[in-house]
Amino acid sequence: MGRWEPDAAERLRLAARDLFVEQGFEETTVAQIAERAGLTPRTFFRYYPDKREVLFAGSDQLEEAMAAAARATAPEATAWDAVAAALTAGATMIGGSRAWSRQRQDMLLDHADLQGRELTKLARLATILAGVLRERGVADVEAELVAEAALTVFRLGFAAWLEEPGDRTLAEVIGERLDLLRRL
Amino acid sequence: MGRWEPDAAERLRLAARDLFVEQGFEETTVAQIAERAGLTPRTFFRYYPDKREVLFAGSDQLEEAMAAAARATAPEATAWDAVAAALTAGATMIGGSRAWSRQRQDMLLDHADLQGRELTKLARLATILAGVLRERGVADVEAELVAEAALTVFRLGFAAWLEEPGDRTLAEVIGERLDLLRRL
DNA sequence: CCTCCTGATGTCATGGTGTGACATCACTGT
DNA sequence: ACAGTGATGTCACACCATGACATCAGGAGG
Repeated sequence: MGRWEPDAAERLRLAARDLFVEQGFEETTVAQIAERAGLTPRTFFRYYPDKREVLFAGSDQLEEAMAAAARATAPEATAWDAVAAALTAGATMIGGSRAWSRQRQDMLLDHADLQGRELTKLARLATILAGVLRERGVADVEAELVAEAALTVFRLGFAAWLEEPGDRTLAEVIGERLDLLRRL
Repeated sequence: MGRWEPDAAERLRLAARDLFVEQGFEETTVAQIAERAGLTPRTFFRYYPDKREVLFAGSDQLEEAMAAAARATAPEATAWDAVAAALTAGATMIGGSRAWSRQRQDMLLDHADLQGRELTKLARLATILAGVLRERGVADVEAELVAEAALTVFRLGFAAWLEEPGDRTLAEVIGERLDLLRRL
């Protein structure tokens, strides 16, 4: 079993990412992405439902990791503790490559479509976390509120972390904000 | 001065709304909207930057009303009180036609694009409210958190209100949730 | 009354997105 | 060798969105 050959989805993802960075999102066409990946446009749409989605590959793993972390907390932990664990897991998972995250964020910021898609993904994540909380016996409305509030903290903390010059870790920035919210 | 003639933007908006309800969002083409309004597709795009945007006409007024309400609170009121006032103002403004709101919400729910756009508008609103809070001397991070949390309450309360069979007012449902969050 | 200007709309042309239907080709098991 | 299966290509198409330019109605001012 030799070195790993990137499959089509991965080749497309990398080609797209590179082109987006080189030329911008709007300026890059699906045809270009496909060509760089050695494929046809038609094939691109077999792997990604649309051009934007290629920027959100891997969001499933993030969801699963965060949900798992929440589920893994002690049964007697509070709702806040459970979501805090999820946030930490998520922060660790994406807190690695700040450079790419910044480029990606810039793209999102000037394309309402992309920003909207990101927010939709986060809303989905909030729904999942709320489900985990309900499994643990938290009342419906409270579960929703806590999960959504946590994801808001995640989002704001992430944005702030991207702006920061220092080298604090993403988990730190988010943890700080979560504490602040709970004390408000 | 006779009866008011709806201008082009309004005719397009109504035509679009009707067609969306009749046939669904995807199934409705810009050409159909324009035709029903007695105009050309090209003209549609002179009034709305894209097909989705027609569902968000009037969001500016909502922003202004809510920001004004927050600004109008007593200077010694807390950040929570200020956003609560904004939420009430917003709830009053859109709490009228539940029927149309439900149809609109259904459309949003099965089109990620539309839902994303809605979330983007709300994020924008949160930013505006955070600005108002900062004007009142609230610290940056706290202003962001409170504003975003409030908008989350608004969104969740709105969704819950749409589901409810009873006849509680939107402002009540939202107020209840805001209290709950503050007590968490 | 005519003319000029301006704003709103129409016409035409075009590039890009996304999808259905069908063909092709490589690989796999038997 | 062969049939089946999955991945990819080819072709055709509808729709979205936008630039460039034409047209037309109505008001301002001579």
